Amino acid sequence: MLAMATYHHGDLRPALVRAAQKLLEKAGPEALSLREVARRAGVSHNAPYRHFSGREALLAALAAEGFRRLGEALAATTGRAMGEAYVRFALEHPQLFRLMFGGRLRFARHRPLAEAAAQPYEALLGAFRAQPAIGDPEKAAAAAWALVHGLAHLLLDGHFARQAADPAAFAGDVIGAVRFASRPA
Amino acid sequence: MLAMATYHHGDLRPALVRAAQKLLEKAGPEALSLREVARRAGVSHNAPYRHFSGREALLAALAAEGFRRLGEALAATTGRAMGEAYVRFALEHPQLFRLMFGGRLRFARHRPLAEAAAQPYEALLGAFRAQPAIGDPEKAAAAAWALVHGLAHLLLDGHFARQAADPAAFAGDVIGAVRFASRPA
DNA sequence: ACCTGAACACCGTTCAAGT
DNA sequence: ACCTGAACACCGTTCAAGT
Repeated sequence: MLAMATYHHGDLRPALVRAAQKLLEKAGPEALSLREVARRAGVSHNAPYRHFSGREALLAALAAEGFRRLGEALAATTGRAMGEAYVRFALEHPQLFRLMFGGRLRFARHRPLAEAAAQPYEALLGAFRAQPAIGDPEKAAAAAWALVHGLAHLLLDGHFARQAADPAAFAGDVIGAVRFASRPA
Repeated sequence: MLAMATYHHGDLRPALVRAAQKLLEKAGPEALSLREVARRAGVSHNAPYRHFSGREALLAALAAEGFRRLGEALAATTGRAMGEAYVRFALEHPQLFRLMFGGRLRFARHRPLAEAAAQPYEALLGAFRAQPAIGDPEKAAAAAWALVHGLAHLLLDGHFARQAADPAAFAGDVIGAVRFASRPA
């Protein structure tokens, strides 16, 4: 009996996270219900409360994981490829991206989330600091983040459907058309 | 009795819209419940279905009105002030902005919404076309939209809280630091 | 036409109880 | 510790019924 000493699950928490990740990409953040996650993990609707303080805490865990993965994807690239990697991440995980940037999560209430959420900007800032030609790397990094973030959002929402037959290529074009030439005046 | 010939409301639809607008800015799109809107308009939870096919249709009406107002705000400005007006709109109506760009509305299902949603890009495109120095106005307009849209979103979500003591001023700085110099190579 | 109350199948969250 | 079923106060939506 030692082999199944775990009570029904033993590792319920990761099982809940996996079920939630699948449900998230299928139904979106708004439709992700704790009860459905529990159902998919094979436990009662109320077992998740042993591992998460509530629905928002589970969503925060998913979002934090997303920020970590986005940070890694960016850190693996430089220059223009960084921007393209950012947009690609959004296009590949649309609902996760919406969860991360949907404005619904209270970052201040979930410290690991707040820490993970700072990674994309840090990665961009590091890249701009490595370019001595840039006068104000903080402003340039902010502008670059805003550009790729807006691109990702507008592409996901279909606002460039007419202009962008191939969203990733369109993103590359737009990114290439912009100069962050903020040398000190 | 002629004066109150209207059945309880007579103009229930605008009353619902007004109640919904107030509730939207207070609670956000996710928390906007049809039942609460009905309650605030003083009718049964189910009267709204006489005027809207469902919850999404009411949200679509609010969003369409928002796109129209945003389009007007942009059309009243030019150049850099356009971008600042865009960000200001988002900062002044955060929940409406989140509704408009939250990715939850199916634009294809609400034609007036789809038409209204095209206005911001049209306004930007017109402005860039009026500048002969710009080689590819479509790409430049897309880049400008992406920049200000990303700025608005990231500011609303608090991602620039450390950098931007004054969000509007920060937005102006970032916008000023970018060049959309996509002349034909 | 416009509005109502009852009903159905869902939620998130809490609580007392079981092993 | 971990999980359960019952309960509470909500939802969106549908339907038969009232004026």
